[in-house]
Amino acid sequence: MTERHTDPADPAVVPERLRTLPSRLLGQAMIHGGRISRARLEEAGMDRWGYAVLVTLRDGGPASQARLSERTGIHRSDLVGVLNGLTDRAYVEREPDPADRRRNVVTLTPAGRRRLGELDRLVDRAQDELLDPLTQPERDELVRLLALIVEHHARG
Amino acid sequence: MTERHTDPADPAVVPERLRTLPSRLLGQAMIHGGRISRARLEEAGMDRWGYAVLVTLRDGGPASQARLSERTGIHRSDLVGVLNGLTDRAYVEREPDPADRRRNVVTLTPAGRRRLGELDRLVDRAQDELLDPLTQPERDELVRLLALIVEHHARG
DNA sequence: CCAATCTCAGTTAGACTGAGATCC
DNA sequence: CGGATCTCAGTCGAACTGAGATTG
Repeated sequence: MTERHTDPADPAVVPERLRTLPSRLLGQAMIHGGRISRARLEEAGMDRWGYAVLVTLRDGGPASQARLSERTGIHRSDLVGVLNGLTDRAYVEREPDPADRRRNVVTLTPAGRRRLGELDRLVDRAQDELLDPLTQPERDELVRLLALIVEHHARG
Repeated sequence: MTERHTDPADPAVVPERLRTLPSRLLGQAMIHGGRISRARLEEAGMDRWGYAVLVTLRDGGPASQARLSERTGIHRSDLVGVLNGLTDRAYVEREPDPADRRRNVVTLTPAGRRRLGELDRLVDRAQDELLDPLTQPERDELVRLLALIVEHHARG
């Protein structure tokens, strides 16, 4: 996970060399993406960590916290608090795994699944807002290129 | 400015919905870009803030700290320490502005300009490494799309 | 005994806030 | 006086570390 609450710079006054540096562009674009996604999810009283956990449970079924941590990128320590929030609102259940009682099995509840459907729409809206100046083919291409970069550096 | 020292997740185990989410891809790509750029600059005992200041001085000439803060995105408070480091190594000079003694005028020294030439090459290498899986046209397109996003959200 | 899991307390590094001192 | 500038001390939220308790 990552996130940072920073004011993005005004590109109009940033020197060309910095403004066109890919690593810096990624950072600036991420600031906007983070701000927009966070704002949309906050409308629903949710944060990006909670959303990531719900998505991961829907996609992969019930899982231990260690596996959820791997799949979401949320640190094992921070996951504890995220799950506390989700269990408080009955979006997930957390129970000891009968097969290995070191583990908890975290399960998506029907209420969590319904909630997730609404969150999906909010997140989609956030992406639309973020990518507003791009055409659909451009959006697809951006995702493709970013995925290439991320996947390339994940190995090694 | 932004930066975050996080371990990127392994995309192989991340659910499709998260893995292809533009806002998340930006974050993951930025983590790699930040890690690589930082590593390259550290070889030269520099950080990204110091580099941003030197570039901005070369591009726009001598400037006050307030203007440097605007152009680099470095917070006015943090700029103090960055300039202390750069003046210690005689890459910049910081003197009271005779025309308005509230201000400091920060100037790039010849030594700073020479140093910056070396740093440019290191930063270029970092970008190459980050964009390694992309062809040159793809790199250009990525920069173009990111710049569109950043510029769009900087207004308003 | 060693390794994995969950949890909690505490640390770290980065961005931000507020206020004081100085000057226009 | 209001407002800008530089500086410092302190705060805040996010990510991480380490260790204890439990179980395999």
